[in-house]
Order: sequence, then C-alpha cells, then structure tokens
Amino acid sequence: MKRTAPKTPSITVSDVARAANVSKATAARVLGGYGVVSDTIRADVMAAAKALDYRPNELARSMTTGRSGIIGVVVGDIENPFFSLAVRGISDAARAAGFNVILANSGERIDVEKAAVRLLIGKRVDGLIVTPSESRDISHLRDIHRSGRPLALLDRALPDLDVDTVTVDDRGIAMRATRILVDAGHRNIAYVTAVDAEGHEYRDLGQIYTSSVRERIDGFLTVCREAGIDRPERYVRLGATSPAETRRVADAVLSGPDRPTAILASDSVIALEIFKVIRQRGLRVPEDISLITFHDADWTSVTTPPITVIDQPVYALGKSVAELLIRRLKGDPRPAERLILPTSIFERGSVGPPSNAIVKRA
Amino acid sequence: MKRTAPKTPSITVSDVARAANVSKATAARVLGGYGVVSDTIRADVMAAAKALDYRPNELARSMTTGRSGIIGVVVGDIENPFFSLAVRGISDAARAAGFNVILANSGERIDVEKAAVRLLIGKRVDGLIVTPSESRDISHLRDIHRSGRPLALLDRALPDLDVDTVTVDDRGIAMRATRILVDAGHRNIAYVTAVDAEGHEYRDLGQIYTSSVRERIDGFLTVCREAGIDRPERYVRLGATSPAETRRVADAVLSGPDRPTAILASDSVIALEIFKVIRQRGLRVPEDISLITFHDADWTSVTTPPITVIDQPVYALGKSVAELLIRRLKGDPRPAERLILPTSIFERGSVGPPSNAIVKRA
DNA sequence: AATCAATAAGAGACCGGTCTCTTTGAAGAA
DNA sequence: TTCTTCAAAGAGACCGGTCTCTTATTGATT
Repeated sequence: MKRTAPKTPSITVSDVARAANVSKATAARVLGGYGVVSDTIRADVMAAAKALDYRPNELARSMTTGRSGIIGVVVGDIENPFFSLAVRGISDAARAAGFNVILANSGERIDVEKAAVRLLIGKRVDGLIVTPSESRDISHLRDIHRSGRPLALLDRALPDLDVDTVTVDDRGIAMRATRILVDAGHRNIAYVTAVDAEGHEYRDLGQIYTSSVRERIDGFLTVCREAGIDRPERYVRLGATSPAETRRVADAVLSGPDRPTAILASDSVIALEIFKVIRQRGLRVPEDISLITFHDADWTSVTTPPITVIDQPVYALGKSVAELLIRRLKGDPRPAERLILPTSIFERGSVGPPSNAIVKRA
Repeated sequence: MKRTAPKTPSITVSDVARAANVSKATAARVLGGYGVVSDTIRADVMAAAKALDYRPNELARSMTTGRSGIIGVVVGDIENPFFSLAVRGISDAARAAGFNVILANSGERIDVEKAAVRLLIGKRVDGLIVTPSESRDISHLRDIHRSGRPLALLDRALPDLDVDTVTVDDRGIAMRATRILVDAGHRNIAYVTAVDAEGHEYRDLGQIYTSSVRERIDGFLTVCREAGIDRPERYVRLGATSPAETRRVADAVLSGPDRPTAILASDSVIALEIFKVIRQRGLRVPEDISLITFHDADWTSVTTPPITVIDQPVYALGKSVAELLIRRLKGDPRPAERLILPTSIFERGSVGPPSNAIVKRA
C-alpha cells in the first residue's frame, strides 16, 4: 500500500505478441517494420499494439542496431545569436533527414568541451558537430574519429584534423573589413575578441588557439601593416568573455592615452556591449569612433547609426555542416571536405573618417 | 578487402573483465561504481580499463536502469531570444544536477509538438519540459503523465493539467504596461502577437489557445475598457508568425484609416520588426507612435530611443522549471506547484503622449 | 503423387550494461 | 578445533528490442 511499484511497466513487443497470439519475433517484425509478415497477422498485431497503446523503446532499439538517430552538437555558447542561429540550421537539416539533435554548451572551455564529447559518445550519438574551442588539445576529437563516429567541424578549422569542416574565409573577410577602416583614414584600430590568452595581453598569433579568431587577427594585422600602421598588435584586445568583461575591456580601450578611432568587434555580443559603453561615455558613432562587427545580428540595423557588419552566412553554416555529417552518416566514402562559405559586408552607417584626423595634422 | 567491418567493436565490460582476470560482474561493479570490491581488484580492473580505453555504453546502462539522464525540452522557437535564454537556464540547472538536455523545436505547431513529445518519450527521457503551443489539444501531454514521466510546463499554464508550472503573471503585467500607455493619454492602442487564429482576425478570447497570450490580451483589453476605450479588440492583431508576416501586419496597422498611437508587442522579435517598419515609414518613436514590448531583449536598450520593456525573468523561468522537474525526478512527492515569477517594467524612452492628442482636441 | 522451392512464423541468441542470488574463503567466537 | 559470520567474487537472469537460424505450411513442378 505504501509504495506501489514506482516504475510504470511499459508495453513491450512481447506484450503485444502475447495479445495478438503470435511469437515475439513476428510482433517485432510488424512493429519494427522489417522482414516479411502476412497481411492478416500484420493487422492482428497492429490492432493489439493500438489496443495496448504500445510505444517502442528507442533505447533498446538503438542498442541492438547501434544507431541512435541522434547528432551531438557542442558549441561555445548557445546564448550567442551566432550559435543559436547555426544550431537552428543544424536542427533543420537534421530533422529533414530524420535525425535529432542533442545539444551541449562548452562555454568555450576545453575541459567542459571534452566532458561533453565524452558524454555524447557514451550516449552513442551517430555523429558529432563541434565548434572546437582550442586547437592545442584535440585528443578528444581524435577519439571521436577513432571510435568510428563521423565528426564535422563548425566555424573553426583544425589543420591537423582531416574531417568535414565548414567555415568562412575569416582572414579574407577580416582584411576587407579592416581595409574599409583604413581607407576611411583610420590608423588606430582596435580589435576586440572574446578569446583570452595567458597574461590576457596579446603578443603574437601563437597565443591564439581559436582558429577563426587567429585568422581574423592575422588578416587584421596584415592590412594594418600594409597601411604602414606601427605595431598594430598594440590594439588587439583579448578576454571579452562576458558582458561585464567586455565593458571592462571597452573602458580600457576607450580611456587609454591614445584612444583608437575605430573598433573591429569579433562578434555581435561584444559589439553590442562596446556600443553601449561608447554611448555611456558620451561618444558618437561614427563621429568619435567607427565600429564594425562580425555577425549581422538583428539589432545592428536598428541602432542610430546602423552598424556596418560582416555578414556571415550563419544559418547556412549550420545547415551545411549538418548536411555534410549526414552524408557521411549515410556512408559517403568521399574524402573529408573543407567548405568555405562566401561572406559579405553590409556597409551601413557606423564608419566615418577618424575624429582626430584634423587634430593630428594641426 | 572490399568492406571491412563497418562497426568498430567497442570495448565492453566483459573485455575489461577478461583482461583483468575477474568476472564480468566484478568488473561491472568497479566500472559502474556500485557494490563492494576489494582495493586490489579495483586497481586491477581500473588498470585494464585504462589500458583498453574502455568507454561505458550509456545506452545499455540506461536500458537496465530505466534512467537516461536526459531531460527533453520542447519549445516554440529556439531562435527567439526568449526561448534561447530560457533554454540556457534549463541547461544550466540540468547540468548542475547531472542531467543532459535534448532539445526539440515545435515551431508553435501542435502536430510537430506532438511528434516531438512522442519521440522524446521513445528515447526514454527522464522527464519533459514543454511550452505547450495549444491548450485545446493536450492529449500528448496527458500521455506523458500517464507514462509515469514527470512533465513541467514553461511560460504557459494549462488549467486542465495539474503539473509543475512556471509562468509570469501575464495578465497583470499586460495590465501594467497598458496602463502606462493609457496614462500617457493613448486611446488607440494596438496589441500585436505571433499567435494566429482561424480567419486571422481577432474576435474574442475563445480563439486564443496560447495561455500566456490569452492572459495578456485579457489584461490589455481590461485596462482599455476601464479607460473607456471603445471596442479595443479592433486593435488586437494576430499572425505575426515570422519577420515577413510581422512586417505585413505592421504595415496594415500603421497604414490603416485610424492608425493607433501606441503599440504593445507580444515579444521582442515582433517588436524589432515593428520598430523597423516604423522607421522605414519615416515615423518617430515616441513622437508619432509609442512602443512597449514584452521581453527585455539585448537590442532594446541601444535603439534611439531605447524601448520601454516588460522584463520577464526569462533565465530564471527556465532555471526554475528545470529545478522543479529535477526535484520531481528525485522522487519529491509534493503536489504540483504553480510558480509565478515576479515581473517588472523598465520604463525607457519609447512612450510619450499620443501624436494626435492636440489634433483631436483642435 | 512425390519433390522442391518459396513463404510465413517461431525459437532463441545477442547487444552491453545492472543486479540478484549463490558460492567461496578467511576471520572471529565458542 | 569446529562452527558461525560476513566480506568479496562469481554465475547468470534481465532490460526490450533486432536478427539469424530453424521449422512448418503452401503452391508449383514433373
């Protein structure tokens, strides 16, 4: 009386078989939709299943077949619109192919990422899509490969890992964006990214283990140097990992002795916070400071002025990587593909000539 | 030579047992962390496991234990920042308790929602969190309950379903927001929502099957009537289901014969689109039209003027509902709880006196 | 009418864990 | 010394499906 069985015993194939007066094997054939069964028996089994309200146990099914119908996805931060849009692309492509998605957040921390990958492998996902937070330690990604499960990389490539990868031309597009600023006359341009490094100070590219960001900084610095800017790396700022940290970084950038006249933000979350700080300090965009950001987030077109952005094909990025993975899941033997999607820049109103151009010449 | 075994045979408990010269049961005890084993044997088994790189098959584990460690979540639209933030809250709470989250999108369509629920039950999730898209057809939610799995409702209550539910006081907060507009002098106020109904035209509350929205409209109309506004339901606009549809609705609202002087938007995605249309038409906020929206989305504070918003505790909403579910998962026998989280309004700059106040009086 | 092939249904192993029940062996009590 | 007691390890059933192999039945073939 006190404790009735806590587990609701669910209806199994055997139950249905018994009710339909057939063997377990036959009921399984009907219910599982395989093998050969006569129409009469099929109808009987179906009727029994309906009467008992039979629901297949996908877990048991997965265990014998070895396939779970689940794609594991590990991204840096779902809250970032970049990732939530990419995940949407992945989900849509997955559902279209009959797969489901199980999502994990790494918070851009390698240990969390490793744990997530381990867990997803344990859950026997059919394949994984990862946004690797670091290029240094990829042993867990190698493990995936070794376990026979296909892996695909989203937004960040790993030269050492020969798997399907979908990215954009980060270096090239960073160059184009930087050139827009240089052409407008800017010589003091800051690059702000969430990626952090030991010492929190940028020294050289070797510190940056997030491939996309390294590419971007490389492109940024290249154009700066071409333009004859002295030590442009002074203006590379790391560690904008949260809104609070971003405000700190932005404050430091904007209050320093020689304040940059333009900022290139590595993602829209950072840009939004920077924009707020700029406003707070009573500065104007673009009169006092020009701003370009990666990712055409929804808000960038409604500010005054609207923000010039690098429009990454985020949804397509997610959709493509999922399609690549699914192709592999279906046994495609082609060698790993590295897809680079085209990216454009929407020039809006946040870039103008540098504020101190006249001052300096005076 | 042609096709080597496609399945990489993974290391099982038996393999480890064999390597460590113990029985399968003993190896399982060590690897599964249950039962009693001597330190010597434990060390042996661990060593063997490490040497073979053993990875437990969570699927098999789940099958015998009946627990999968997964919480299934079905939301309307992950792309909507409201949901992505709520999901973040759910994920954080879930991870803290050792659970994982599997996410499904319903696109606010009841058939998709049903399919998703069915699938998640099949996958033997331990419990579900659902944002029911309709209050009419909840048979699938009853099924969950019947299957013995706990269910918790997020953001939308169902009077007929006695399960843990976390919402906000939609009616009350809609009343407060409407009152702000009424007090500012507005008498023509539009309410725009994504929810659609047969005929796409609002007639009465009976058409609205999304509880939160029904509550809101109810609150909105109540205050309008208190203020002596004639037939306020004329201004309830349905069907802003996508950016394109929202633009269509906004255009209709703003170009009609008697244009409202204020708009209350049911979510931030809608508000953003409306804001864009207002701008496009050369109208000003709040001089020509006042605007209040549900959800303090990131962009609402950086527009000119910043938008007055209803600040729902979205992250807490997700976190709380997950905690409630987990409590139940751990066997809490308390009766179902209906949590209503406090909500506030951030008054910013998007509300002013109605533009035609003077005109009308003239 | 007898043989054979094809079709439909049944029996039971298997997947990789968990878990109950049984057996073993050594320490402690009488 | 013998019996009891208990910790530690082993044996094997079980979860709910899939799938191979075997058996029974039917129709076609000669």
